[in-house]
Amino acid sequence: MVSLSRSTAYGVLVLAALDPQGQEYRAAADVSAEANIPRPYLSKILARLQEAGLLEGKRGRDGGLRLAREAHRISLLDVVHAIDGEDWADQCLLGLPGCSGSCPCPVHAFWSGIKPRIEEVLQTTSIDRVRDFTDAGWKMTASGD
Amino acid sequence: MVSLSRSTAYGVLVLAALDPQGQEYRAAADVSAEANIPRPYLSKILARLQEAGLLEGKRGRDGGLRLAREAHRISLLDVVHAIDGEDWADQCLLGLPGCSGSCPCPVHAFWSGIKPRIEEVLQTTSIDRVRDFTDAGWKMTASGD
DNA sequence: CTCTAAAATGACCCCGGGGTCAACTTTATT
DNA sequence: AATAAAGTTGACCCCGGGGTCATTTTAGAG
Repeated sequence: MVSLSRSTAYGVLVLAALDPQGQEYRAAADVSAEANIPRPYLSKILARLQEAGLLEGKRGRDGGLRLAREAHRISLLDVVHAIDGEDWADQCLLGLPGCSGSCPCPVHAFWSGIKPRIEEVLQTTSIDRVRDFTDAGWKMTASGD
Repeated sequence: MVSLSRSTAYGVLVLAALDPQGQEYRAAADVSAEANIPRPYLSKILARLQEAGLLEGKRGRDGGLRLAREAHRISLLDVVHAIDGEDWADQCLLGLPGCSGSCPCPVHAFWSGIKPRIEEVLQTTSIDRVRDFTDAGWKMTASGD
């Protein structure tokens, strides 16, 4: 299957559910409910987002989650890097070990052209774009297709 | 990680290792050695390739494997379908359940544009293109990058 | 008919991603 | 200090993809 990990998708939804200004805290339980993410699993994702400096968690009473910077300054690529890792697209499409720039497989050249375009879209699409989207009534459900 | 499955990559290598005319049989053990594919695992891949009508296996003495049709008439997309399945790219890049054409996520439009291009490249790249490539001295190794 | 070289088959193991649980730590309030 | 509300942490389970093994089936040759 050609797609990013589910965790990354969750990460995007989580960030999109927070105050785009990065000011107010919002309860994790709240986010969990809204984005339809299993609550305990959410924490794992939060950990990675915090490691990557995209998110701040405040413990204790009146604590919660908030963006580390404004939503329009966080890109989807930031999230991909934080969760799927920096090497999310190191391999070419066929993923043949031994395939590289110096020794390209038949689809390598094509992939070398496509990959930067995908990366660019992820780079230039920010979290608040997703926010607009979820605000428009979209809901993450199991049977969407 | 954004890539096709390893099995699909193996499938491509296997087909590329056979007689492009689809005439002569070649021993599976032979293919296994050349393509650096664990021999027992090879059989699983063979099964799917045969189901999909891309490959013929002949048992017994002097048996072996051969293409069901000429190499230039087998595309990478055929292999992807045979092994990863028809739905290898049903989901959009983020893979959000609930994201669809009628209710697109923010990267959906972009992905709808890219996906056909990927499919087209896979469709128009045939097995013998890969053959040329492996013949040129490329070898599947664990530490290629 | 039997021996043997080949592919095919089914059961099994391993590991990482996704998901769950129960404890723990922090901190504002009283 | 005690408490309650919050996030955090580590251990655990489940499942599918990748990979291995032993066995079975097939077909040519003597």
